Amino acid sequence: MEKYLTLLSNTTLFTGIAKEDISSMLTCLSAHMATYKKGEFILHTGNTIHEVGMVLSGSALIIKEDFWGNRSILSEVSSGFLFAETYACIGTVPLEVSVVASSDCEILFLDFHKILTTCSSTCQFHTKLIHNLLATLAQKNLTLTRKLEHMSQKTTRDKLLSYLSGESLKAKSPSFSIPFNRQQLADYLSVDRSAMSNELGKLKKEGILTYDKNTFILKENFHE
Amino acid sequence: MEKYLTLLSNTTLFTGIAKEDISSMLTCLSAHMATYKKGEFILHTGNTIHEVGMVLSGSALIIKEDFWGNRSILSEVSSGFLFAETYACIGTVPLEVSVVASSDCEILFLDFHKILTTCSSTCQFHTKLIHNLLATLAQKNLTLTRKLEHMSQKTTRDKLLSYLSGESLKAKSPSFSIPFNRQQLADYLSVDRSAMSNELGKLKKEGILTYDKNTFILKENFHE
DNA sequence: ACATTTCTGTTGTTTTTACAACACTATAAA
DNA sequence: TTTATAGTGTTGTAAAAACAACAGAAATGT
Repeated sequence: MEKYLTLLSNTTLFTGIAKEDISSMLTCLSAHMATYKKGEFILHTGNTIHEVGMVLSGSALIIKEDFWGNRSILSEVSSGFLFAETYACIGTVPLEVSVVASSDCEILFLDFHKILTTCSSTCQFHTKLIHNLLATLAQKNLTLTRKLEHMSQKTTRDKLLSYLSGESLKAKSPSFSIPFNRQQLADYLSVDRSAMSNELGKLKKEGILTYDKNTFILKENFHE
Repeated sequence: MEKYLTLLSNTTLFTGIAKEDISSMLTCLSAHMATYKKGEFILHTGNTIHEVGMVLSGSALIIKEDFWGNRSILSEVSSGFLFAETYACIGTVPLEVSVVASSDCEILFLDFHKILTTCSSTCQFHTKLIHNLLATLAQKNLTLTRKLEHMSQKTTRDKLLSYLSGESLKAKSPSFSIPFNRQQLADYLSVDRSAMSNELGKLKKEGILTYDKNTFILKENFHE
């Protein structure tokens, strides 16, 4: 496990904790590692879990099967990132997804209860760990809320305006750059790329905004 | 504050903690109360906060203004429920929403750092409190993820199937009841009610499912 | 029992979207 | 420079959704 200390110290979960401290914490958390071959199941839908998983090497897919057995990939987890932390924190809800190795990989499991129960009263690193876990959940929460807000809009136009308005407020400026190209933005908003491009063209023509590549400028004087 | 101990003991945050223990914890958390008149701002967009808010009496609205100043109500918080916990947990991201009293109300503020830092090493209730906070965030996370999954579908039909499939898996049965009437379901999925009703009719005609009021039965033998 | 209101399904029309096909960059690679 | 290649905008068409308006069923209150 030693060889992963550098990786661990760069993860969101262990951020702010020195390598030597991480090392001793791992025993205290009864952390254990497991290896999986490509295609192997790491966690199964329906299971109730009490451990948080972290990818150390390789990567894993979060997949879901609906009532009729249609499989879909929800996301990919790469090294340093957590998975199943939501279910581990709740503790009573069975997994609604499965986790599968998308390449040979090594996974670190951390007991959720041991994360919560500080080992010694003065263990400041433990408090930091809990803080990091809370921050991770909260951050994910915020990301989901933002996306949901855009997706709740009915038309492509309104989804675009909701997203761009949010980016503008985040940047505290009517001018800002976005981290997506057109296809990625369309995927993010779950709309058709060409229809979205078309809508962007209309918005520009109507003077509501201008853009060049990934830089957008919203116009203040627009009234509905 | 004493008169709210019963209310507090029934909240998600303090669940599993006895009233007498809550009472002593409140001081330890330097909890403080504030009252607001209807329409008064409790939290302002742009502020960075380090306290979690809980409505004790009355209710509050979470509102948001977009780039052009269009206001929208995101949700209503009633007594016993938390607000702004996401921002308090992250600690560095300025509020993207405002919180306004929708009636005269009393609000309890709890310092996030004091929640994290256990007062005495053996304070088991404190651990429980942290656990409850984590569970609250995780639960919200799960709710958001589920909704986002349905909303990511492009057509009303697929949104419906995604939602109903999810409910069926949750109930572990092809037959289940939903907690929404038609209008509420349409609002939840951000689609038009009549169009949704129409789509439900088609799905029934095609033998993919049947329903009666709020009870649905999905048919196993359906292939795409 | 009756009246009233809420809920639900149905239909036709208009608007919006997805889809497909293509042209025009810009950029990188050969 | 030429040749790919990925990214973007444009257009027409078919499909789907929103909208509006209404009718019947169910629930509620009097």
